[in-house]
Amino acid sequence: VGNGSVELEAIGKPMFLARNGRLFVEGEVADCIYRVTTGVLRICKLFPDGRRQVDTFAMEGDFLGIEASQRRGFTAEAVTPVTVVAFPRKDLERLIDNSPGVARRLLGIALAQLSDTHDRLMLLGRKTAEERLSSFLLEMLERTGNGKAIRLSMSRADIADYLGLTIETVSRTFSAMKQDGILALPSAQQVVIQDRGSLEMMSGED
Amino acid sequence: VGNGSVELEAIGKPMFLARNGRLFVEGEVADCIYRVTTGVLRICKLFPDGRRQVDTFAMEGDFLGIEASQRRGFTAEAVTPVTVVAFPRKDLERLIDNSPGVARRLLGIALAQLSDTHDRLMLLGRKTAEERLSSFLLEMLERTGNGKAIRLSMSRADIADYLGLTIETVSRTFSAMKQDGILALPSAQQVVIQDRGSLEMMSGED
DNA sequence: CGAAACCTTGAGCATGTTCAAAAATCGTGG
DNA sequence: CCACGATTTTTGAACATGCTCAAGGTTTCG
Repeated sequence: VGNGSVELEAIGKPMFLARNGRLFVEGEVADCIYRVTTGVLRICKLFPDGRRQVDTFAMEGDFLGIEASQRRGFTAEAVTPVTVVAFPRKDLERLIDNSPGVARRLLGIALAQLSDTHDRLMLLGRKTAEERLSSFLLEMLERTGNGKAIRLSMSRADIADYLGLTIETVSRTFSAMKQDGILALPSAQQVVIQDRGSLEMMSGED
Repeated sequence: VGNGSVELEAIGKPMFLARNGRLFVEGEVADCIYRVTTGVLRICKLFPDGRRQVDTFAMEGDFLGIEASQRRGFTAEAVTPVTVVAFPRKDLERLIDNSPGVARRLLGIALAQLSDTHDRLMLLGRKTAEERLSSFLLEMLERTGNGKAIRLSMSRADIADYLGLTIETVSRTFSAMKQDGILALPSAQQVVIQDRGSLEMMSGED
């Protein structure tokens, strides 16, 4: 077909992972890349003193574990029960050299991840707590929402470490938005967006 | 040769840029990628309200302008007078399909940038001002230093926007490090590292 | 039903920001 | 070469945003 889909799928191996299970850990040899079939993972880095940064949440259809070096630069943990397809690096390298479609596709995936990560630099470097949470909710709305409601599969701690905030600030910002009628919180995991316009204004995007 | 070097160089066109000149601007059509021959550029994003995030400094040998989309996601400005080699996207795409070496190399470049950017997420999301400046100085020492001294070609404002701080905090942190005998500042642009060990301790890297 | 984990709220605090001004540096022209 | 203005950097003082510490409430799950 040219885009390498058929060749790629042929080398994939399905895998399961329980909640909080680890797909890979920082420092390990990176022998696979993965695509998420179902569930959500957090990709994160840890400080020796316990500080944590969640780089991204990998969700249905997302690729993860593509690395520059031979070793893992971060850890991947299951936020929910997870199913992934694993593509062994060895097979992949062979495909890259034989099928320009696969190389292009991988490059495209890497560049899309690079673009997303750059947006997050702006968020972490220059946005306020309110802007960060607004951006996060809009991102989740886009990725998983039905337009109005979001089911957050990750904890407040995960969100805090994703946004460079504390659990308390995340919680307080949620409460403030609820107070202002921007959203409703039927439960801690369920968010109903009531005023998307305000959320977009508050997200600080141009 | 297989790594695509010869093919790649053949399509490159040299270009010059004066101090503060713009190589490309956010929103423009992305028709080229570039490699820096001499000088330093800042790759940054701007908010409508003037807030700025410097994503990276591109220096000798670095590639920049590789984008997922057809449009520029950021702006590239010359911090010093700059010489680059421009590789037209059209020619590049052709090379990718014909030479697996070029595809591999581009993928490698993109993945290296992704890895660097992920380290910066940790810096912006979780590090203190002192840790940020220490990390920055160590990075500069590695990229341009002779082991002890660094010549900073960028302003305090550029450094602040790179580290997600204000000019004042950057300046104050420099002063504190000078006070503590970690470094000397013969001029604002010249930094002499006097205690690399402490700097590494303070950078918060594991 | 009870324990554990998670989430929310409150009060005081700290880091880094803002606003302001002084000091140093740089470029330019007399 | 020095004087001048412009720009950049440094320093100071007050302030604010988000953090820490602490307690109470809620959900989850065995």
